[in-house]
Amino acid sequence: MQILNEIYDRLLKHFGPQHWWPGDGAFEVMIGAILTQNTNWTNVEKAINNLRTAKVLSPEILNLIDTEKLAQLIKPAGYYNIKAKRLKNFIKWLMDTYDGDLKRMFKTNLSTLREGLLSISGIGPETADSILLYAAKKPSFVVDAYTYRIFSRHNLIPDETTYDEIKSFFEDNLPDDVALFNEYHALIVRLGKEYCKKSKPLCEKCPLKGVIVGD
DNA sequence: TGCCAGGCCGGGT
DNA sequence: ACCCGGCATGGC
Repeated sequence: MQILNEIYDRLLKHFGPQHWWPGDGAFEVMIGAILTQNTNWTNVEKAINNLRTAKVLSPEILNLIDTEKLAQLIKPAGYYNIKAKRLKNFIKWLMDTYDGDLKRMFKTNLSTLREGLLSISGIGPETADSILLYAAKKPSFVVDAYTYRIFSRHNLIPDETTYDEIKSFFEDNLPDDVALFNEYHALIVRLGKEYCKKSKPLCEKCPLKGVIVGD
């Protein structure tokens, strides 16, 4: 679909590459994906720094650390009690299923791995897709609140569109390209943060102005 | 100051 | 099958 390409080109030109999760290891990316649920990324960075300083950023150690201590370390990320449980659930699954071996985990085919992730309590569609795309480098498009808000606000999708429908909208109309999916989602988040906030029903100087017909 | 942030679960209807 | 309250810190 041409409109998706045009939106991407416009956003990339306007914001430049977003460099999401480039240097962090895959394991840290997955931890970050869980910690960032409904939470500002700067808060997540503080939590990850705590984990790094405490030298607990490995599947083996996190599997053994008690949930209470983990909760204290990730406190800046908010929802720390529930997120500590979610991290433990994920780590236990990783140990039980792949013996904590990321290489083995990432060798699993996309749909099987997605089902596995979704079976974990605390990992929903966005977190699963973030892990698949940004850690496992698989072509799974990530949808989030910004994606929905921006595209529905511009009348590109109906209000009642579900997560999986929006995901398919992108995947069915874009080439199966990990780097493209990576950058596209990051650009949508950037656009949402700066121009499509909840409290502002109209995005006055939206960079997409003129791209969408009748908008 | 109140609102918002890169969601998800579980219980109630 | 939806709907909604709860979860919580930090920045503007």
